[in-house]
Amino acid sequence: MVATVTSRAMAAAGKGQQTKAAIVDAALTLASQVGLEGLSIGAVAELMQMSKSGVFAHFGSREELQISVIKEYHQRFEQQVFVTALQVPRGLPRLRALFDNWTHQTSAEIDSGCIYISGAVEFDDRPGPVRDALVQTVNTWQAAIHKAVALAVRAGHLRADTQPEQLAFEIHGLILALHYDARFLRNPGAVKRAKQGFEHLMALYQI
Amino acid sequence: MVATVTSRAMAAAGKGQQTKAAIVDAALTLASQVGLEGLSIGAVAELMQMSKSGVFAHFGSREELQISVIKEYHQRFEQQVFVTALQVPRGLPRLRALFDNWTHQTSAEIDSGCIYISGAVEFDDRPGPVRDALVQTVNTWQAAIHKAVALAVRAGHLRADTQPEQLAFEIHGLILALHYDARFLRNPGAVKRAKQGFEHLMALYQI
DNA sequence: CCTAAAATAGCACGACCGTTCGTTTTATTC
DNA sequence: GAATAAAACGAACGGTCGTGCTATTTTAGG
Repeated sequence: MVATVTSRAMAAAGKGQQTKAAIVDAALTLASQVGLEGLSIGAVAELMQMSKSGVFAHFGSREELQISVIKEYHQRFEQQVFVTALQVPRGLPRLRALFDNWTHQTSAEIDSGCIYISGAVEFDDRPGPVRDALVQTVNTWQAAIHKAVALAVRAGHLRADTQPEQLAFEIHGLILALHYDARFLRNPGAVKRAKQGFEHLMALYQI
Repeated sequence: MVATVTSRAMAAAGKGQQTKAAIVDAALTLASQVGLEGLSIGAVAELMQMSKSGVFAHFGSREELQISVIKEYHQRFEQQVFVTALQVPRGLPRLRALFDNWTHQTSAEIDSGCIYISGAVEFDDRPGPVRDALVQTVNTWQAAIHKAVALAVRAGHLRADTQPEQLAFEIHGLILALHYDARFLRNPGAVKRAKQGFEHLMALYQI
């Protein structure tokens, strides 16, 4: 049984679009474990119970498959972390929800890492369309955090002289340390550390 | 066929030890750019202007080469970041020197990443001796930070209720964010962000 | 039901990988 | 300088990889 096709806009889509979506889904699962660079068409084909060339034909190149995975991850990440937080009132509550969702997303699946993090390491020195797609996606996400912080400042929930980029940097650091300790070092107390770090920041920026 | 066994194999460092050290040096340079997983014997051989098998013979396996690289990196890192800081009085001054050295080490070579960071991503899900060596090395380093923080607490430079692991976690986050922003996103302001983040932490833990 | 188009399979190529093995060169010791 | 040990080489093997090319199967529309 193949992995369930995600409910995407595939209403009038032909069978090709469906299997393509299923392939991206499988590839994302795989890339979360072995990284974008470790992603191989053969492994995806085996997981899909298809031939290598059958998988290949949908993308035309491995890079295109990698980019498709990045876009899919971006969509899911945005939905799971960002869109959900929009239901919370803007300002500090939303910023807190954002961090909670982010923490949850990072720690929930210990056996599937964050592509934004693994991809950053893999493509920090490797120019090309894959890196470009990754950078653009990350920039979009970081801009969203900046905005959320700025909203909290404007709402009077954080000190007026708060630099959004600085706080976003520090928050990002907490997430990265969480990912490092939880996924690599297998330290069970990492989530608690990240949450307490966030409280520290909030105390600092509210004085 | 002499009866008097005079195995001087382990006497003064022969030529073999020299070239082996040179190979490890080249391999470390390479691994800093393409990661431990991207490290190939062929590439090292080309850089050394040696044959693949000539390089291979010194280690017996690629994993052993990777482990040698890790140990070499550990030694240099320890020397550059840790030993240097020991000349500064213990407590807050030393902790600050530690962070400065660490920041400098992380940001100095923008075109050669930190193996502790790239290795963590590459081996978070890949069991084996290479991962073990990496984990052990990182643990050693983190223990050193804990100790430095604890010394600062005992010296009265930081709040008495400071949790060394928590502060070390937050400091580690700043370094990771610095590495991410500087090396992947190529953001020139990352160093300043990290330094300011450290000052924030110091203010927080000194109240 | 039939047919054009889309989707998938099968196969092969060239490149690179780690590793093995026998040989040759270089270094050390008597 | 000869004898011996260490070091480096070169070729080859089995493997995986991405990618083309050519059939074959499956799907969709009249």
